[in-house]
Amino acid sequence: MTVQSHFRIRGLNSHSAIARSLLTTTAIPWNTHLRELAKQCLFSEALNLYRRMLRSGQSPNAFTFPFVLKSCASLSLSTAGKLLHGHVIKIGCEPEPFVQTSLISMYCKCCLVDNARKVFDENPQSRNLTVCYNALISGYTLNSKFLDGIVLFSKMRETGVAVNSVTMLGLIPRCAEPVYLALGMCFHGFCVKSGLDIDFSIGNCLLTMYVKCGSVQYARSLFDAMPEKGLITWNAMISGYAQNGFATEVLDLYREMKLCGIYLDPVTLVGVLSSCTHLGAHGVGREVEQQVQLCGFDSNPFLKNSLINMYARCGNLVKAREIFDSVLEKSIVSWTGVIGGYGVHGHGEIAVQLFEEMIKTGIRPDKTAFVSIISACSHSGMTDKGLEYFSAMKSKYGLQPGPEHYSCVVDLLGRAGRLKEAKDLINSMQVNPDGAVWGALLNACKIHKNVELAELAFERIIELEPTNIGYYVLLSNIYSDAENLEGVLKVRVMLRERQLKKEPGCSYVELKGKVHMFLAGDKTHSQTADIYGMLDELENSVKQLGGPNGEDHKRRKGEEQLIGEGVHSEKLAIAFGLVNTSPGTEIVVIKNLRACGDCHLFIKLVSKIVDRKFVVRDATRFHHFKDGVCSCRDYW
DNA sequence: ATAGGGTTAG
Repeated sequence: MTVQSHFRIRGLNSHSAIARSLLTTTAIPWNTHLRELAKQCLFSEALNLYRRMLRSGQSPNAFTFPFVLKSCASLSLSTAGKLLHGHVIKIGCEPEPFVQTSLISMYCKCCLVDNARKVFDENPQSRNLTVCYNALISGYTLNSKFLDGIVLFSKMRETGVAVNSVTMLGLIPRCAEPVYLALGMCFHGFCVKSGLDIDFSIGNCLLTMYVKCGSVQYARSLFDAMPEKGLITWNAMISGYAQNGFATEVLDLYREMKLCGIYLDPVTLVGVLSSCTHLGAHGVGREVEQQVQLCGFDSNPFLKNSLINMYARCGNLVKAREIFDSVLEKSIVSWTGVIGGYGVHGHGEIAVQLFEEMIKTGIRPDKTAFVSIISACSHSGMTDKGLEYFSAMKSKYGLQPGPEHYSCVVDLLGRAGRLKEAKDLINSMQVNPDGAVWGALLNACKIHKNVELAELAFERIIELEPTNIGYYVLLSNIYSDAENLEGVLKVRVMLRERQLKKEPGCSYVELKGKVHMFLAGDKTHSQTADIYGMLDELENSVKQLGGPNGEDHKRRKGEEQLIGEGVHSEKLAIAFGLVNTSPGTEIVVIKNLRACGDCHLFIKLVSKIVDRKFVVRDATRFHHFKDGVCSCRDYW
């Protein structure tokens, strides 16, 4: 076959630069090797090979450049990229559309969008090519120039250049935050109208966009409507649920996925583990660990960190530590996982020790690491140590504290009774405090029974989070403790005026790998009769005991005065646990809201008369109950 | 032999 006929078959112009450059057919073996390296993502090797090629006197041709430019792009080597652009011009293959597209893409990935634009503008024949538009659009959107990307998209449509699915794939992922949801939905509409929505990747992309915008229900309906679901589709839905806190849905979907016979990959299991962490589903977590080994993903660093985190949050610190120790290259995430685990379960000293060790190994703590260490100090009453870290964070590590740090420090000071300092700290904040910051103060006011400051904190809170029912309940409890009935009524009126309803309390217990959920007053569980029977029995025995200070566990607290409701969900969960476990075991209950005072006392008393350990995780902390004692020292 | 995109932890 002659060179000419070859080009006719490929549909290329035989007078083009390719035709000329292809006459140097000796470049072919080099190019083939380069392609292999680029395919395996061995980019620096590819660039080395290119250097060797030049040194050996072989001049590159048009087919050489896409591979080397891609390597530069992947490594973000802008200087080398510009140099290559020079070579392209010298060889004279700049007019070739695919060389141009590679150039545009390279410049975009090196954050030189203006250079990319210049290549685009200076070559009139390529300006009508979909691929060039696509490269530039995704370049704009990746460089936070979303608006320019949209403008280019409109221009594409005006000038009649064909839009394909890759165009949309450059635009849709950038709509993955709530402010752009409306725009994303327009793109979705466009895809449907132009028939692009049947594209597999577009579906995945839209799905991800919806979950990142928090529209989980919408994402689910899209998921259900997708005729063909691939691994990425399942993963996107699973991690979408996980990121939005829909933990039980994750486990259901994971089961369904396995039933459908879909192969799992590490991404799937990371999502599932994240939900186990949220749910405290220790047993399911262990199952996932077996799955990890079964699939041979043992060495995946993401998964190792997820496992550390899951075990640490579920209270299995031994196992968390074991995996942590087995990680050879411990990242900041691995460290933060164990530190947070020890902290949240009340072993502040160990958390501090580990934190210091981490710094010694040369890892610089980041913002999240400081959140875990400061809150670890707060859980263990190490007030001054916590303050020390807070100040080191700013002065020694130059990290600007965010509201999440301030809420930890306010909690730290507040629990120690240093309410005035806590309040002054909030007033001195550089960033705007969020609800959690004032909430920590409100919580401290409850512990130290300070109604006046509580009212002030509450005023700020409802400006920031007017619909967060938890704070109304907290204030009502403070009034109730102070026997201020007028205050309790005031809160009740506020709730009615704002038409707020209390978020239903719910608790989970995990048993034999299945998660059982109870709502307040729930009678839907298949063992309802046994559960309520057990509860009656417990209440009777507990009544005879009285509290440690002669308290009656049935005193009415503000929460129940505020909203009359059925049996609290954590009581149901505890009773369920007792029905289904044998003596000596540990029952772990997870509650979505804060544990109520009544239940806390009740569980404390129950732990005195039955041979079980109880762990209750509520919205703010862990409570470990055994033999009539709870690990939390400041509550009730 | 050639370019453009979607899922991962604290």
